[in-house]
Amino acid sequence: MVDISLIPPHQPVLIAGPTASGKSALAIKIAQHSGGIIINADALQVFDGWRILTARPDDQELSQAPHHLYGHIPYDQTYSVGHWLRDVSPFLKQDTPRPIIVGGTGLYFQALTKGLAEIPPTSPDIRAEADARRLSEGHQGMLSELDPETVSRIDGQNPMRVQRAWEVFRATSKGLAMWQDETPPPLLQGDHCAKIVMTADKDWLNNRIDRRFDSMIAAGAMEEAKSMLPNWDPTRQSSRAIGAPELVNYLIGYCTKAEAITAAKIASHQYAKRQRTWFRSKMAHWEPVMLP
RNA sequence: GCCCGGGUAGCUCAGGGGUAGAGCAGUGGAUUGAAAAUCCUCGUGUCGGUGGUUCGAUUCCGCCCCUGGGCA
Repeated sequence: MVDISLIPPHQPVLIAGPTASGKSALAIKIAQHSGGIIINADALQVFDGWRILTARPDDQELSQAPHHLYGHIPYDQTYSVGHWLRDVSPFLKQDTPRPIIVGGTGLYFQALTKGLAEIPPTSPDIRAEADARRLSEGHQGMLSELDPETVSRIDGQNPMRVQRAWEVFRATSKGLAMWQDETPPPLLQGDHCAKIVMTADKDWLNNRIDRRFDSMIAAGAMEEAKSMLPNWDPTRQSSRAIGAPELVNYLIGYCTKAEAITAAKIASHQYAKRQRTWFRSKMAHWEPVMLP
């Protein structure tokens, strides 16, 4: 267990951890103990709507420390690591309070501490063109239109990765690999931060995930789903909140409530497993907080 | 009690005389603007029990047990 009193008060803090591991509470503890502002590093908590289901901090938690980048994006908009980096950067200036960055999105931490290629945005038109292309010739076909260096670097079996590379090439006439080679230095030097990763026993965490989902239901997650239903669009990014499609399926009669709850819990277990894999391989040198 | 189905991987089920295979769940892994996304890898289990037929039975036959339905 990390002793939070050992963390220098002016040092930026990074807290990564799987879903339901209690990282938000730790962030608040640190902020209260030695000051700082809490910044979200979670890809779904940036959206408004689905507050309960994405476990965004409630009013009581918000009152205990300053919080930023939570629910600041309308639920019908798109968002990405690039947006997030641009959103965090003002909080990392010299004269700002010490940042305490918490979240479960490994990619965000990586972009923050290792850098992210500065690729110009690809337009929605190109996305649409790529979607059509993937339908007509498949991602394997798109792969053959890319430069060899990019092809050797990406997972050719992963449609999303291939499509991303294709979109970049289409939009900039330059291969993804070249862009990556020009990646600028990171916003934050990992060496100068306190880096903490919540490391939870698998069974303990799964059990906690289950109990937390039950309490989300008790706290009104179903009502939240009902209120989102009239504007439901499964293709939106915010619609990927774990549990959202499941609860909607119940509300429109595709399954029972019990089935929806079980499916949501399983999806959370699977997500936690992916997070564990990421943290194990990319945050091996971070300070672990062993749970329970 | 009788008749007809079933009893095969954690779950749902397929198969079939030469000791078995899918989906889901689970495992391990990947991860540079969709990342709570997306993708890759991994399948030995007394094939309900017990006798028999056979060179050989999980597969055929008998009996028993469990289970779903029908008739009484």
